[in-house]
Amino acid sequence: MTSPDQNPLPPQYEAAPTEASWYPRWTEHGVFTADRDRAADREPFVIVMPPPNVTAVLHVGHGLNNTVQDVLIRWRRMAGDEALWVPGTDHAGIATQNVVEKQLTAAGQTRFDLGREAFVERVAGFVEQTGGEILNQLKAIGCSADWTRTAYTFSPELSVAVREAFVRLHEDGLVYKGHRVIHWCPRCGTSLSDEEAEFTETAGKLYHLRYPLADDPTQSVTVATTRPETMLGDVAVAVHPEDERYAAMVGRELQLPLNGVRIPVVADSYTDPAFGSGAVKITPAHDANDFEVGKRHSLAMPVVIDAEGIVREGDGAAGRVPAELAGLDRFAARKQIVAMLEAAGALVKIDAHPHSVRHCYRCDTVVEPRLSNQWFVRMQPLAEKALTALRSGELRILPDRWEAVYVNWLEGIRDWNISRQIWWGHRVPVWYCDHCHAAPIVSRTDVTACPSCGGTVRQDEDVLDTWFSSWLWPISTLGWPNADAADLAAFYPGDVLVTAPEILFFWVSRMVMSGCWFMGKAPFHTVYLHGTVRDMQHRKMSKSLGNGIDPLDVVRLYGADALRWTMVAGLGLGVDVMLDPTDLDKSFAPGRNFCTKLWNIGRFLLSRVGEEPVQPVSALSADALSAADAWILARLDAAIAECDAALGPARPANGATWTAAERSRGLRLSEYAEAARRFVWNELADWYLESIKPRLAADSGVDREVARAVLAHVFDHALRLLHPIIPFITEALWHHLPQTSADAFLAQAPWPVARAEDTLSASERANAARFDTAQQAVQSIRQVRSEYAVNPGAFVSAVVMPTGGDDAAFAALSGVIGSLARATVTISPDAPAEAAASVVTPLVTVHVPLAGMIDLDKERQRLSGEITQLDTQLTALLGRLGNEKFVAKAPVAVVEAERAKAAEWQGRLDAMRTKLTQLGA
RNA sequence: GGGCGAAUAGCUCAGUUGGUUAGAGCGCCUGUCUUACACACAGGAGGUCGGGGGUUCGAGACCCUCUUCGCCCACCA
Repeated sequence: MTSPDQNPLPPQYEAAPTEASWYPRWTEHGVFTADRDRAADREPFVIVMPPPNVTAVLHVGHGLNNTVQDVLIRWRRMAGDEALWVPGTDHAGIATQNVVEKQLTAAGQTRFDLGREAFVERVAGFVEQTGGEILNQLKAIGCSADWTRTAYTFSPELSVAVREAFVRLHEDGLVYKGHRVIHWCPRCGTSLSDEEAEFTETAGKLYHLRYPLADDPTQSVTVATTRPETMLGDVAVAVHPEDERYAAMVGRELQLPLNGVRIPVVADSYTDPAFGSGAVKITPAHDANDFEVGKRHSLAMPVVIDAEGIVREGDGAAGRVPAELAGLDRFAARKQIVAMLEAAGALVKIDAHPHSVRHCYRCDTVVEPRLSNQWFVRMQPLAEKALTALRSGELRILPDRWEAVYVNWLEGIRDWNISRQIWWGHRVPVWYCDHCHAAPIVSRTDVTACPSCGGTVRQDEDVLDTWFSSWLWPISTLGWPNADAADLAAFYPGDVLVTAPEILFFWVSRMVMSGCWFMGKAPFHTVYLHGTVRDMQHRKMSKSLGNGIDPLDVVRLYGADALRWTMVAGLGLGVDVMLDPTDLDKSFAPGRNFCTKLWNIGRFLLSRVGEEPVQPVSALSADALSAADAWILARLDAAIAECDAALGPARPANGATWTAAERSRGLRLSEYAEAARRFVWNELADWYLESIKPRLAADSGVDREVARAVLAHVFDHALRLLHPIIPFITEALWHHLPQTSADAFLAQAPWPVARAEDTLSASERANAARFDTAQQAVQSIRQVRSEYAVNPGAFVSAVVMPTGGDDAAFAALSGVIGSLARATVTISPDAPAEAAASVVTPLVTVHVPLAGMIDLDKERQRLSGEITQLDTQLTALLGRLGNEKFVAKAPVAVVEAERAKAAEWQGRLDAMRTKLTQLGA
């Protein structure tokens, strides 16, 4: 036996050196590298990492997202799948450009000072230098991605995919260029998609303006607007065709205040007669709805606000902007215009008007709707396929309530504005010839001369929305569009996509569309949407609020495993994770405590097991097992089954589509963690280890060898169960087990398989059950000790009566019960005569005679209290059993269970009443 | 304005087709430094499952309604 001083493991778990030594060993041995040849005869299991922005710094949201993926990928790797986790980064067009532009601003420059080419080079250089650091940070939290396949949305390979997608969609008739009112960010100087222009509730104002009739200034129409500055671009006032109030006005002309432009009153059912005055000013160039109205009535579309958000005369707006307003910022102009309108008597009133205003998702600037020429993808045909994938069961979303949201969005899908007026990104692969008027050339390869006239060409200035490369991620990272891409053949379609609900539309739905459109299959069968990390006030953690947690701080303080455990254990399906950024000690206590506990379990257990070889458990005869041995082996089976049930199924059983029964199962990570934790802590440590200490203390003997074998087996399997969540500490401990070979990795060790219930002998099962009885005996004695404040050091004597009579085999447990409960135990079928405290449980009745120590009154009171309680419950139970309808209608199994329960309660009640009599009540 | 979801212990949450005395973690109370672990061990308190109504032999679970939160979508100027 190894004495504690010879223990090879330090008394405190040191995360930092453990993590620093194991991660490189995994990667050096290619543990995370997927092999497409192996994928031929195993199931591949593929996750593509949501690529973080290339300039991003790891925050706790990334930590959560990637920990979840790592848990799944490590689980499947151990379960025998060919696991592939594709990592990478996103070039993040607007976001990255903004970062570099900020640097330029600090140096008093703009991107225009540099020019396009130099600017793009500068951004590329910036990315080269600082980009991708986040991937190294992911290594620090243990992520087992296949770094040999690291991808980047702006790499040459992925650029090929982007062009292919654009050109093919164009060939399919799904890409077009159109003059539309789009969301425009004046700060970023670019258009935005609907999804990129986010609503913020704003306490706005509704300005009511009076527009007089051109030929009769005594009459007027009042219109309401939230953006009075747009009145300079008004081309009409619309009223509802059936609105009698305005019937006489339709067709007449109004004169715009300030610029005197004459505009017609038109009838259009877009107008809601119940809102405001029932008359709407129409500004086609600066409002998407007005644009539609304008088209219907063939109205002009003057642009009065430019790309920087400055009021000035743009296309078709000559004579519309008074000199004193030209050049003003749109918000300054608003103030000025309101003042001028008031002076002119055209301002009727201003109402408070809370409403939603769109903001740029990158810089939060108020979005300006603006007429411009943009590229769009016609989404309806793509959306159809994405809907079919979900409805056919090819795809599922967990939690399933998000499926309705997904369907709702796809059914109401609108065309996707994919062009951006920035410089950092995939340039639109379209060329124009200035010489002849040939149609624009859409090409997979760069075009240098016009194919029609041979003249010079110029490429479209716009770049593509960054999501236009991300939406190809599951196929482009595997080699699409290369026809002979081996990875694509071996690993597509993938399995699970793990992300937050925020980007269900931005990214997830579009990936499904691109996968279905280009590959004919959805890129994954499961979308797992996890919650958001929030602080104690339920606010989302963010840099600007200053309530974030740096995962690397947590790693430094408590280790990556503690971080991972805390997040996973708190991660109910789709539930937000609450952490307190001001108290990391408390927030990460679950992970830190569990890791420490596990370390100590390992330290103790391994020192007792020693380095001598152990027998495999399968070689032990069932007769050699003690009750505790049989029990812990049974508990291990149960724990494995619970972990499997919480995690799985890994894929649809039929390989193609989810059945209704499977559809919402699995990926309950917190349940998995809890099942594993309970086994290790509450069963292995609290009961098994405690109960076999005496056996291990013996110098030799068969019994000690059996205990060593069981210990080594059970701990080995426990570490396997835990490894996906806490990879470092488990790997480190595993290598101290005598049966572990030096060149193996826990990360690649087979996932445990529970023994089938029917392979166990009846005697082994009875043996295991006996330990349950012993546990209840121990707890009962402890309860009495505590109740009567017995001196902690003192031994009490106890008479244990197992339900079901004296069990000769049970007598062997008296020593175990005694040592766990600090008692001298007698196993007897008969109650002792003398007065004693007693506890009656379903499996056992325990009497603890505490001569002179028992407060008889207190014990009588306690017993009669328990009797009253149980009697009430028994009465209710008997009432139910006496109910004819219950007996007739309830399932037989339920009725029988209730009868058995009633009998048991009756027995316990009798025992307690006998006891009470003995106490002289 | 539509749609969806939630309300269970002080806090964060489980509770799988209705069926034992509703659970876990953290927190709280009482003991204990019992040589693996005080980041621990042992014992304990705490819930009429948001209110009301209904279906059922039986409801935390199903239906209706009210209240309070949260999320998503939307062209109310």
